[in-house]
Amino acid sequence: MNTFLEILESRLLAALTRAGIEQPAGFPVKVVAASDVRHGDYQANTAMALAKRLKMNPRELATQVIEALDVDDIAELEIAGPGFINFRIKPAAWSQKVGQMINDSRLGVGVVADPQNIVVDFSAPNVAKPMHVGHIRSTIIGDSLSRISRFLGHNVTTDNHIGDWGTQFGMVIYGWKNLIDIAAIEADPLQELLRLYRAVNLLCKEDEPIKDQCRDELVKLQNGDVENFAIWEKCVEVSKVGLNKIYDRLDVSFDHWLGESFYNKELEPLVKALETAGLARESDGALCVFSGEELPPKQDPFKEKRDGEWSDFPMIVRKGDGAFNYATTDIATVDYRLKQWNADKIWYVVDARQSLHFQQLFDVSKRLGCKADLEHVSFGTILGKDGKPLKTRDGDLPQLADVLDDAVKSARAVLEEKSGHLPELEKEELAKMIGLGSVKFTELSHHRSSDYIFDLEKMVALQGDTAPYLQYSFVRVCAIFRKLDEEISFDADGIQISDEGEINLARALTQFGEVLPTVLDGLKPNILSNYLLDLAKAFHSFFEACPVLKSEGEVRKSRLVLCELTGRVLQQGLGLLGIQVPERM
RNA sequence: GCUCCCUUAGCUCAGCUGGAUAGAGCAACGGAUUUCUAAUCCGUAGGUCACAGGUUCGAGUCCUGUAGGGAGUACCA
Repeated sequence: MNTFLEILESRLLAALTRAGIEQPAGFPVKVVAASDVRHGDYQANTAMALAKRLKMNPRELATQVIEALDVDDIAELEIAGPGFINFRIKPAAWSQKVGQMINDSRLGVGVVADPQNIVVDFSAPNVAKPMHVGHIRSTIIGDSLSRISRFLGHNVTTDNHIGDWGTQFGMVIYGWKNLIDIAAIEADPLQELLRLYRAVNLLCKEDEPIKDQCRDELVKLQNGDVENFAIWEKCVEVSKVGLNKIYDRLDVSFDHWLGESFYNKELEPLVKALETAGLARESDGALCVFSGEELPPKQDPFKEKRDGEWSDFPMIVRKGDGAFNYATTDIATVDYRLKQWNADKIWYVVDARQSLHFQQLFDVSKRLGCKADLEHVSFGTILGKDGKPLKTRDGDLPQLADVLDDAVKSARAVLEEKSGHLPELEKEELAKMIGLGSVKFTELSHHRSSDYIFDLEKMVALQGDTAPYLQYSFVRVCAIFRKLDEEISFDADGIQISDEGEINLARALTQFGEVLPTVLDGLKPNILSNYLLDLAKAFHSFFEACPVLKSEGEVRKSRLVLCELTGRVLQQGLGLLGIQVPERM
């Protein structure tokens, strides 16, 4: 089933041909949703742009176009302003489209013509430390982009590239050997690991010799020391259990958990190969990759301006002490993903502060022959109420688990107030759905590249542009069908869309298939979030203005179909954001 | 110093790759419930899109500059 957008675009293209109007190569012939419904439902601005290129009068050109334009079956046409071509969809066409949609399990969303193998790298917490609130962005954005890409027909592989081999293990092992509380590690391993990490971190800041000992423990681990390796394995094991608890609550899952340690064996040969290929050479005791000298210095991630001169800014792939770092692992990881998963695209859902690292990584990978499209899906920083970034190493960040608890608790309180009569068990489930939904929706309704202030009260606010507003729309749909005492067949027969409220809702519904694919244009889930808010608003207005059960005949049936579709689109759309819908609340 | 990002209503934010009179939510004010769940709806008010130039039929959006804020800047990830 084609969207109105697709239909109108192809008709427009045909009209240009028929009218003998030549388009310059690569000239976009586009129809877009009207900026204001007063002008219609769709608009084409091509005539104005085209007139400029062809040095014609735009209104005259628009007139020629609409004379050749055949859309009589679906829309009315007008030329407005300097040369806008406006389309107003006819009621019969709305009815027909809604009828098609009710018979379409994909709700009007097409499948991409050229499915890609997409690897999504997201979440990637460090082990031996519980996730804190800062991990929320990568986890939730990455999860929803994965779900959306999959639904659109791409072949998606999700990979949790956990930090299970970093420098922090020197400290953790030192702590394990010297400060461990056996009872605590059995009772709550993750909290005890965190305590150890914090304690040692503190000691290191004050005490140089302890810092050296930590480094020694790390070197021993990396050289295969049996005792340290066993401690490491234990740490990773209990950490994964803790991480999975959070992922279960968030309904997030991964196809793979290939962390840093997975690539250990590849690093030595990789670095050798880099040297042999002439890509890496020694500098100040470290082995470094330098610029490929193919870009102007300003765009070259391996150049930096110091004292007015462009000088080298290399990527270190082996440190002076012989150890490898995350750059090395990341290069190996790209290689693995290309070879094992035949990746066409790799998306790194990682904080914007690492953009320089990714520029270098992508450049090196290209030089190593990587043809895939590598993209840093960067996002802004979560700030404290003082407007400064929440630091990741100060140990004072709210833990993610606590934030989720608070969100659920706050949803529970509102539930008690508004729906105290519901059974205990159901209220508990609802509080989870609403609380976690709120946290996710807060994240996904912001533009990902902007910073935002972490404000729990706002996050779990249950009015306005929030998850509960959307969930409540679904509840209202369900309420109607609960009261409906006869069987209804959802088919296209006799659907009539005519009232303003019905048309507004039908318009919002049919836009689902037009909007969803555009999420992947900029990898921005907030486009879907905003769409769902628009849909919910249209539904609530419809709900107030158009009685469903009290209407009769074709009107009643049409309205029931609109309600059913609203429910399905809300459930599908929210599902793609990882948010569940309740039947009552 | 250099590179990149940000600045839109009192507050929090959208703005679909250059379109028509710049939109939501919160807060404020006024209305709607014998009617399918009022966690809702309808309305009022609120703007020099940081500032100054430029590009053109047309700029919140593109280019240049200025001011303010943030991030990054070789052995952390």
